[in-house]
Amino acid sequence: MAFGQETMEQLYRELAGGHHLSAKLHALLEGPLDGRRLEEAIEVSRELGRVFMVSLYMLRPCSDSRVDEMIRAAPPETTRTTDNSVCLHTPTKDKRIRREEVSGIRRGREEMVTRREITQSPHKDGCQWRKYGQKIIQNSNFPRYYFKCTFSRDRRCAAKKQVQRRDGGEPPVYLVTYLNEHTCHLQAPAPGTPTTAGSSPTAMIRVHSPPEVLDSTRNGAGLFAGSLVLPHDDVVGGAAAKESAAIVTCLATVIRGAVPPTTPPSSFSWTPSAEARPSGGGGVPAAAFVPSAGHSPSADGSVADEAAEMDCFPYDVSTLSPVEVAAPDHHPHLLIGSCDVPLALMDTVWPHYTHAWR
DNA sequence: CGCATTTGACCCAA
DNA sequence: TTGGGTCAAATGCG
Repeated sequence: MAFGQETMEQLYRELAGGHHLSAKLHALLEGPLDGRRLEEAIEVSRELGRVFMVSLYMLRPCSDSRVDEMIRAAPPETTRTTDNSVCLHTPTKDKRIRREEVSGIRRGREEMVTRREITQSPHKDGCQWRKYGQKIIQNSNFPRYYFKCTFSRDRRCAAKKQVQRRDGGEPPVYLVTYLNEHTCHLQAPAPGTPTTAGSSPTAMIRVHSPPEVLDSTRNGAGLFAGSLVLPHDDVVGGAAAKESAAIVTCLATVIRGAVPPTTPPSSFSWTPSAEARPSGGGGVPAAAFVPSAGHSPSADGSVADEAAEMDCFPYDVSTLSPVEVAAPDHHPHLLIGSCDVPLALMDTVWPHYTHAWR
């Protein structure tokens, strides 16, 4: 798909509509959820799913240079109306490494930029990060925050993340740079490593709090406050492909509004982790899980990547309106306390089931 | 008590 | 010398 002005405008309209829907859903969820409001909320969440899917589809063929260009050129207005991100997925070398390569100097570590995003929700990436520094950057009114994967030590995960608020108006827009791939899900904790929330045998990921908790002033306190722990797949091998399929299935389910079965397949059901417990940062709420079988949403897998691998885009590519798609055999669920929540609705209805957002 | 965050100091390349 | 990135002791929190 050509990424011309027209496509950009269409993408903008989609995302602006998505932002409007998001506000509407938020308003609905703040009040008492009687039958009518619940129905309306579900309808809005369906439409939100469609917006995400369409937007991801439109971004799918972006080359690195194209997205880099978007990141450089995109005014805050481009992302002002949405919580979605402009993503860069294919690895490119960090500027510093390029410099080193040119000059023949090589430091001990290699830093690979695996992804860049412009987003209003820099914390919403499903991964667990520990802040290790912040720096005032020249020509920027805002500091840059530095994060490492929580498992960087006990699992030697090299994944890092930098969050830089872009200068501009409200709402704040952040450039998030991901360095190195996560390897924490490939390794068991080092022997003798104390078992904690951050190093339990079952790696955990978090669904983070809403953007308003992000303190964009002098420090990053609260950036990850109010996190919710979800399971991270420990299974190596075909897990990524399975995750892709699961996420695509979830999105498709949201969009179609299919009703999940009351008994989810065991491979998708998660049970509360006995090891999950509050940790120092934002605390881990009661809803912490371990997978009962080898499957979970992608920890850091890009949803756009998942979408890009879709065999079936459930919309007419010319009108971007829904088309009929065969229903999947099963639908993932989450167990939250005693609630059996269809995973398909987790992204949009999550605040209804937990207090983790507040 | 153990964790994450804060923040000044340090390292290193330009 | 400067700026970006990282370290690590101090601190705060649950």
